[in-house]
Amino acid sequence: MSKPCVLCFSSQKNHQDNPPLKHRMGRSPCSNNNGLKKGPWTPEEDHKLVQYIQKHGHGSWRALPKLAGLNRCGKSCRLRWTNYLRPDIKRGKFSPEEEKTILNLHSALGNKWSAIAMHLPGRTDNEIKNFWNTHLKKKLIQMGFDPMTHRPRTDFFAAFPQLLALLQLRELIGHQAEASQVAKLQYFQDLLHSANRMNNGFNTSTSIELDAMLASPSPLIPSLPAVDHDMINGTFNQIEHLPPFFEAPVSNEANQGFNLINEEDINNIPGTAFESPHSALPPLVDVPLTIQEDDRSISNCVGNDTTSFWSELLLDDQFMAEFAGNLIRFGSREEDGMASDEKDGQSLVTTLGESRESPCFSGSRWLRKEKPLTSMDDCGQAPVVASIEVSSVWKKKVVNSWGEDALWWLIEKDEALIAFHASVLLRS
DNA sequence: AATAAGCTCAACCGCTGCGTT
DNA sequence: CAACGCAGCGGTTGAGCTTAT
Repeated sequence: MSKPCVLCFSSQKNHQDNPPLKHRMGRSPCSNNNGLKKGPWTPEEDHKLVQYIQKHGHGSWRALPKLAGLNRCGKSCRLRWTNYLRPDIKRGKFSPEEEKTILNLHSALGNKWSAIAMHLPGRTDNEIKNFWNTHLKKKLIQMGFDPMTHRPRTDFFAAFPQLLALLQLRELIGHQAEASQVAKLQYFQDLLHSANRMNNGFNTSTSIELDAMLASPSPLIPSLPAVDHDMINGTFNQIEHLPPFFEAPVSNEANQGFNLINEEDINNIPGTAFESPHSALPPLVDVPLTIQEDDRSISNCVGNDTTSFWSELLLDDQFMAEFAGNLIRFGSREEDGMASDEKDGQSLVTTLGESRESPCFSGSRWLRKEKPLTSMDDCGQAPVVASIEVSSVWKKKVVNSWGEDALWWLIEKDEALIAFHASVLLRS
């Protein structure tokens, strides 16, 4: 599909034979060549090109075809030489190291294929671009990452098909419960994001899409709990009265719009059994539920140290380590009640390797660390206490849908870690 | 064995930037 | 300063190959 011309806004394909006058300035494209050969190169043509360049160098690409006795345009010759015939080109599959390098460079440079190619001796920009488009991009999408930003995808409507695919994949290989939980949790969390976007002035198409989707629940996920349409609509109607979800820390004043839920409310909501995905995922923090009496819902999250598990996974994988390092920059941490923004840039690797803190802090915009306990747990590790603030509407919604454990798991893990879990599942 | 669907990658395309006239 | 010429870049295409049905 050709893009519209930026100069005259008509189809560029229409210009190829008879371009408008203003398009003839500046250069004479070889697409206008008369009688010059196009398409795949023959061995004879390759031989002529190689022979000529080895003898004379390429010099002016425009002049080369004539001098080399080729019925091609200079551009075609240059492309054939740089992408295929150059003697220093490395052939064959990309190594895992090359793959990591591409991922790292792409996260920093974007689609600057030639710049990326400079760091991969023997690989051409074209080859790297193809490899990205056919392999790496898909891989990232499957893992729940946005291939452009290299961050966990927060766009529900974009990420949901991948989660469904993940769910189906895992069902096929016998881990239905884990995949279901990951999909459900991402499903719910992205509902929150969608709602939050609407709250922040996004257009209403998201709402329309959501309505359409809720009206026809996917047959692919029969275990997904039915969503109460009335409740959702009612919830969305209330959203404008709620503060933004993901701003941390949130002051008491900012929370005045919350309708809060107490322990009784939670206990009275009939929840479905929630199987925590312990078998393949990092151990969940055991979260006893206690409700404060003030106007917020604050609960303690006492976590065991999961350093060993996470470091094994993260430290051995440069890409995941970098990804995790970025997590921390999402939010600020608080140490002994004092904001500590200067720690935001600290990598998760360092945090996990050198401290005894639970990673349940990590960059979470949901979770605020209140203060560390001074006593050690049975393993001699200092647990972490965190305060959590969420609206009662969402609490009710998630508890009603998937049970109380789901709420805590959700709050604890945050979107990025859920995406990470998805990648762990895919790797296992 | 035949066909369809999916994938790969060489080659093409238009555009941009930069040096020259 | 504008017009021109060229090399290089990133996006896209489609022929050929592979895999699934």
